[in-house]
Amino acid sequence: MNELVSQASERLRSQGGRMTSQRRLLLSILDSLGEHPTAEELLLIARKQDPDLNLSTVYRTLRWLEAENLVSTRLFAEGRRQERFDAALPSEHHHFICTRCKNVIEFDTDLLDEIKTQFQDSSGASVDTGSIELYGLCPDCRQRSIVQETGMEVG
Amino acid sequence: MNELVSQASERLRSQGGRMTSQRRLLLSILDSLGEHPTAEELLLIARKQDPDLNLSTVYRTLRWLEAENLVSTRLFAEGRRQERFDAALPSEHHHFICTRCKNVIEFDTDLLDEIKTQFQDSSGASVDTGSIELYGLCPDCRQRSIVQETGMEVG
DNA sequence: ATAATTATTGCAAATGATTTGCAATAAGGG
DNA sequence: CCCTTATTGCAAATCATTTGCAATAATTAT
Ligand SMILES: [Mn+2]
Ligand SMILES: [Mn+2]
Ligand SMILES: [Zn+2]
Ligand SMILES: [Zn+2]
Repeated sequence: MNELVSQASERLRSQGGRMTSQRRLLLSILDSLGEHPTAEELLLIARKQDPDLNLSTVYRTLRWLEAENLVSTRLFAEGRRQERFDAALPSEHHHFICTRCKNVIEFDTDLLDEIKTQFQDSSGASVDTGSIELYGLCPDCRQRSIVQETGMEVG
Repeated sequence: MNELVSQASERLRSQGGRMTSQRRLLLSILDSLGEHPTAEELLLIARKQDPDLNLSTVYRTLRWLEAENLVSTRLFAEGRRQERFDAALPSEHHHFICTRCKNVIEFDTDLLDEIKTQFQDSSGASVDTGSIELYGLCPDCRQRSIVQETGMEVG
């Protein structure tokens, strides 16, 4: 049984909820999938194992996970205003989004703490969380655009 | 005539577009308003001067401004997935959002450049833009929550 | 000025994403 | 195995935004 499923089971138990086959399926997919699926994408994957699974169940499960802080919800500016769900358990990490191919690369930095402190000190607010999004060209797209513009390879 | 209006006029001229009364009104509001209105909020303000103005005109104007890089569009995670429009001309700045009262405070930092460089160097991507969102309690809400929990004032 | 051209508007209907009400189903405690 | 009621699937509703189209108005040419 994977991490998310057991985490969730525990919380369900403590709040009189029930671990259903639908939830178990969705949780196990979320746990193993190293991506940021939309609700639809998650549904499509899950339907390979449970063809009757319904989209509203997917949403209800995701919203519950969100409330339990077991997934975070992101709106990468990819044109759409469709939510993507990030099951990486509460490790604070950030995202680079390629403006050409929309690929997402996760990254980490310890400089955000400094920014938080900087802002707290200058404003009097108290900062809990923070997230950074970077936009640009991923290594592949960058390579391609250089080749296209100059005919040259890059080192 | 304010900055946004003249900027926009210029661009419209160069692309065979027309400066209409609706656009002039919306632009002047956006230019003076120091906030991040939604399309609806902007409509409500504008209707004080032009009661017949339509929401689709507001959206069309905002989308054009977006394409011209004269406004940026943000989706602060305030529960809603409604877009907010930021007319602050292309100065790169960031946002703190109070999780209690949803107030937004803008801030600046030079540490993001370091983060960009750090990521570029380690990944091989090229980063164009980036944005930071911080979440927590604004000074007022923080004050209130301390008073409420401890009965004490804070220095 | 006046007329001709066509970008832009207001309106209504369409779309895309997510949410909700409700009757039927199925966890899980006794 | 039975009960209670949390959860599901389905359909309809809602929210935010977009689109088609005929009417209108900003420019340009006369
Ligand atoms: Mn992630
Ligand atoms: Mn801003
Ligand atoms: Zn790419
Ligand atoms: Zn606040």
